[in-house]
Amino acid sequence: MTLSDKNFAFVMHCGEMGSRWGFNRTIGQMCGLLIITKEPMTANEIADALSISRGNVSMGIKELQSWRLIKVQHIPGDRKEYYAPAGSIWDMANRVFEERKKREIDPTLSLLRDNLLEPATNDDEKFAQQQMHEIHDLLETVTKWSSELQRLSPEQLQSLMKLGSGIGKVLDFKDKILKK
Amino acid sequence: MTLSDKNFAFVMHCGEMGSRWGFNRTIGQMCGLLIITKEPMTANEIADALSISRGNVSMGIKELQSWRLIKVQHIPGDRKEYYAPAGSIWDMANRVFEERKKREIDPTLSLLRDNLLEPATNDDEKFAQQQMHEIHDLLETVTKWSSELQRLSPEQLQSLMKLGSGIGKVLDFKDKILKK
DNA sequence: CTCAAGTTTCAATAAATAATGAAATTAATG
DNA sequence: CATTAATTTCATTATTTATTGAAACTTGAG
Repeated sequence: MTLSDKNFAFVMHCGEMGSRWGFNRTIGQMCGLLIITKEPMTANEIADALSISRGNVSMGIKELQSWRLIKVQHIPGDRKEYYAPAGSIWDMANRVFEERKKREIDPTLSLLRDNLLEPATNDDEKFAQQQMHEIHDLLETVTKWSSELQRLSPEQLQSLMKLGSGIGKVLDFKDKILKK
Repeated sequence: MTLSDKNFAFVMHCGEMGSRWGFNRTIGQMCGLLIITKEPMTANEIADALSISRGNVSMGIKELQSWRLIKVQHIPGDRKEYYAPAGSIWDMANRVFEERKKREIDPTLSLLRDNLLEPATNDDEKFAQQQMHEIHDLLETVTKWSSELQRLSPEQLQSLMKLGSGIGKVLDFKDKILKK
């Protein structure tokens, strides 16, 4: 199976973006490829489509699975494993977001908490702790919010997403109500 | 000037996280160092504190400036350039967020728009376009939201941040009002 | 204009990361 | 249980990315 020019361009772009999104070029390509391909693909098909080694595909699959972005499927009477995206685009975006939070925010939060437990022993440390405190609070707010978004029902999310510029108005509205 | 153990640990951690946050180890360290240091620092002081070459610092500064994370200051009668964070923690987080959006989302959005303008010429392309359409819509929503957040007043932001788990309730409330 | 302090650049080098492919492993089939 | 299709592993190699430091450049002061 060969990709059309347009689809190939998309897959290559996913590769370029791959490293920015948290994985590497090849894995970005694999992810893009599986997303735009209707039928599940075997590891060999992936290797062919992207002109990369079979071993590389195997490693990429492992990585994509650790991000919970792809799933394995079997076809009766066929020994091969078939790979497909593990959910909707929205699901996948959520996974990436979650995973990145885990890798980019959580470790820092943990370090900051430890650091802030011990009292500062001089002025330099005192100032540093003030700054760390701000970072800590910010990251904690982000964390709280992201878990909050996970908790919303799909309808609520829909509603929130469509809100757009309305968010300001809703906030003002809420404030008014609360003041009474 | 030497860093205390705790401050050193923080700076090193910023280094480890650096690559995840979009820049490299050294630049992460520089950023962390400038954040926890009360006084602006010269390039040489930075090089000393981190045990890296003067040239490396120069390149790091350029990069941090391109992210609009640091600013230059001058001390009268002193020829050297002094560097300091370009704003509050919140400002810096915003800059990183904005810059990452520019690097991670905007290029993809642009590619998808181009691709979706041309009609699909076969079934594979048709399916691919459906998927790309979903990605496009998702990214556009994210974009709209982030620019929306930028537009909110600091008080509204404060209010929104504190809302946390209340967001669901406010949404339900808003829906009820609108239905009437 | 000249000097010197300070900064930037960039070719060379070092370090980190990714990809290959052959060998080892696993697992379905008869 | 032997065969073989399929997958995984991992030492080696290739590629990419980061760092150094000397030379070039810039700029303020005399």
